Amino acid sequence: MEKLSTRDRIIEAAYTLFSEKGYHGTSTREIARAASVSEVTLFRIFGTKESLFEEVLKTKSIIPDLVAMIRDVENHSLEDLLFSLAKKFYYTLVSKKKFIMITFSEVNQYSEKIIDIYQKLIDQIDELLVKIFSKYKSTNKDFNLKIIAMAFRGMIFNLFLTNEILLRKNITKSEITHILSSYVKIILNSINR
Amino acid sequence: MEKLSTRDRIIEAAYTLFSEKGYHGTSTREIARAASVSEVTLFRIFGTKESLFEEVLKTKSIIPDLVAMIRDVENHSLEDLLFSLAKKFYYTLVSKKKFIMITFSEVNQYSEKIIDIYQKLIDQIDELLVKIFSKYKSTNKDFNLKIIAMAFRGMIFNLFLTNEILLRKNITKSEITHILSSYVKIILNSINR
DNA sequence: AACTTAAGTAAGTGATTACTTACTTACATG
DNA sequence: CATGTAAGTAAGTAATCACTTACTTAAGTT
Repeated sequence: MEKLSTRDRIIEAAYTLFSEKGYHGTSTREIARAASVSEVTLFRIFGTKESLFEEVLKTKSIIPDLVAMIRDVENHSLEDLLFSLAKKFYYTLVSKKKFIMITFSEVNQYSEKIIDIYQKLIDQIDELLVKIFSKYKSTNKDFNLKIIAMAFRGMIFNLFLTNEILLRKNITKSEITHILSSYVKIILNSINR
Repeated sequence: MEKLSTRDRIIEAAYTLFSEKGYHGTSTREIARAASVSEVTLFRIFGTKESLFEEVLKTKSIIPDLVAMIRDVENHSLEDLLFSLAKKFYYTLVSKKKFIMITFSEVNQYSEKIIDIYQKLIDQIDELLVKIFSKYKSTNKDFNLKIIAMAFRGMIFNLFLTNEILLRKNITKSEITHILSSYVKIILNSINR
């Protein structure tokens, strides 16, 4: 158990509360109490509630994790590679669940700039998948690999969304593994046939 | 252009504002102004902000639409059937975009009862798909039809989420058609092989 | 003409919000 | 020992919030 700095304790408390009750649903007094600091300290460090919010988003963003995931792809058979990617993607989402909840509840207020960042990240994931697919595919003509990539990404993200966020199901790790490996097989069937 | 009742005008205004700025981010004064009524009228009709919110959810819920979608399935070839289901699902989501945005921004505060309603709806969709699949499938052993149903539902929902909510892309109807028909082919490949 | 209904206006309630000011305490470092 | 730093306390600001009261207006309906 590390001792967190005052600043970090406030960020952690704000992160959790914003993800649970949204930006407008959380008061600064509440954040301060959850962090065991006085509200004055919160304002001394962050100035305004909004800049605290920005610091939370900056500190807790999922984007570096996903960029790392793309970078760290290993060289296996196609099936192993897709399966390990699927797991990494799923568990990255799980570990960043609170961030994703904040993203969803604040999604309408995002600027062009933030939307563009997400756009590029999604494009990168799809491009990586297409690159992997095209290295291994047998003869296929009538299938657009980019659409298969979108489908793969979509299945996994939606599995996360349904189980972890909407229904809050306690699904076992082996069930997840089974579903993800089935998803990989669905994709493989579409690439090689 | 229909003339809406005062009550309906308030519900429409609240629906839009809640979907754009969330429950806590929207004030009753704002709703009244958007509906061109006095705030007093709003409270006379709905009593509290929360019961107005409940009326909005009741009136605008996506659930009856999805139940109708399940009921109205037609008898075509497997490919046609899945394709028309995919389109109906996608465009139902699009027409209920605001409702889905409210759902997402308020998802943490849902009760067991509401979660159960969604759980049952999702189960019904998957069961319908499994029933359709199993009527048409050729010999297959190593594939769990329920997982294929989840995959299909996930691809389509995620397409909607990415294009319509996260990135707000203006994607053409023919592009959607193309992607959805590709998704159907991915699924068909997994059922018959 | 009398009455009902659906709306409005004006004013104000107490609670809560983000944020500030002024002063204090405790501790670590030179 | 003196000083700087990071925190706290107490009190209060102006604005906004959901919601209320009291009274009025306009348009049917009986």
